Amino acid sequence: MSPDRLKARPPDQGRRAFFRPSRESMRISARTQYALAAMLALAEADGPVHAERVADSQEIPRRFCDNILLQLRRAGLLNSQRGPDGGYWLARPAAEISLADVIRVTEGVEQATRRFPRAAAPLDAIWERLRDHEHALLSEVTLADVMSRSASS
Amino acid sequence: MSPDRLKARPPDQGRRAFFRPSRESMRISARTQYALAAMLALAEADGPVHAERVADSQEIPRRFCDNILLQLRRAGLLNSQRGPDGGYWLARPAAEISLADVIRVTEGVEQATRRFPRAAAPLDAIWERLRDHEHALLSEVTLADVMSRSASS
DNA sequence: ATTAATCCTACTTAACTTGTAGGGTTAATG
DNA sequence: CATTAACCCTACAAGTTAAGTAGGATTAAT
Repeated sequence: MSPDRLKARPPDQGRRAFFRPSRESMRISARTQYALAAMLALAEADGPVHAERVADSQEIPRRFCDNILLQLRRAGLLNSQRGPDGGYWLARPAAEISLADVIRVTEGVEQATRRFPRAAAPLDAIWERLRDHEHALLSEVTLADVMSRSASS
Repeated sequence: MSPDRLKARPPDQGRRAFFRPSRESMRISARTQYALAAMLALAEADGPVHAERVADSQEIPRRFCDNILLQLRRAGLLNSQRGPDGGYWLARPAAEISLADVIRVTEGVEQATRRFPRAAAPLDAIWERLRDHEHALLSEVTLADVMSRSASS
């Protein structure tokens, strides 16, 4: 009797409770989303804004918001003042802060990427192309751009 | 005395032990890298190949490799045969399997993405553009392409 | 029957994410 | 100069995910 070879299963359709988009794409942490929301909130104001107000308006957990704003200040994107009537404001005009500037801060730096050997080595060039494109787009779009239109085109 | 406003710190240069590229980019799990390496290894062969040989040639931990190959078969990308002289082989020609096909399997599906409110809402359009571009590129490059050239251009 | 392969589920360990806790420091106000 | 409201800073904790491991069940060639 001929060997009973196991066939690849067809993709299992049906039996899916609700729509889940497949992903092979970038992951954006909540921290980064919060940071961008906070920066945009500050970009819309013209004076110092309390962390409390940023947290409320953007629906960011209060202490976590503190945490993130602090990180953004240390990174050079915000200035701050303490005491009553204190707050945070952008260190540069909104048109001079790109999304990449913000994301770089909250996503941090990655460990030296591991090198994959053999057959997979040529893939490095693909990853590089993806990274370059992503970086180009995120570097080119500023906070001011996001405020002025839904999406840069 | 005028308030001593806290200045944004300049980016801390120096005191960096070694080069760490900043990242705001796609994360590719080890599992996915292994899966792609395994698929490429199988694309280079013409008959069934043992999991052991795939693991060795691509430097994938043995049991983990089993695990991943199994997942790829279930997803419809591989066929297999058990017993001595068994092994795995591509379910379709290498020219008909895109990188996205493989990545979709190992990266799985994402939970419904959380919606961010207010000022950050317009960012959704940006993420979508990034995803679309990424998906387009990864869908267009096949295993055969990767084998035949360093990078598609 | 033996053996060599795939198949399958469950588990473990470490790292990362997402916050929270507990205060310290600064500055405006009366 | 006491009060108070803000930012500043470190550490910690719970939950989730990633990266494998473990132990065996099943299949097929000999």
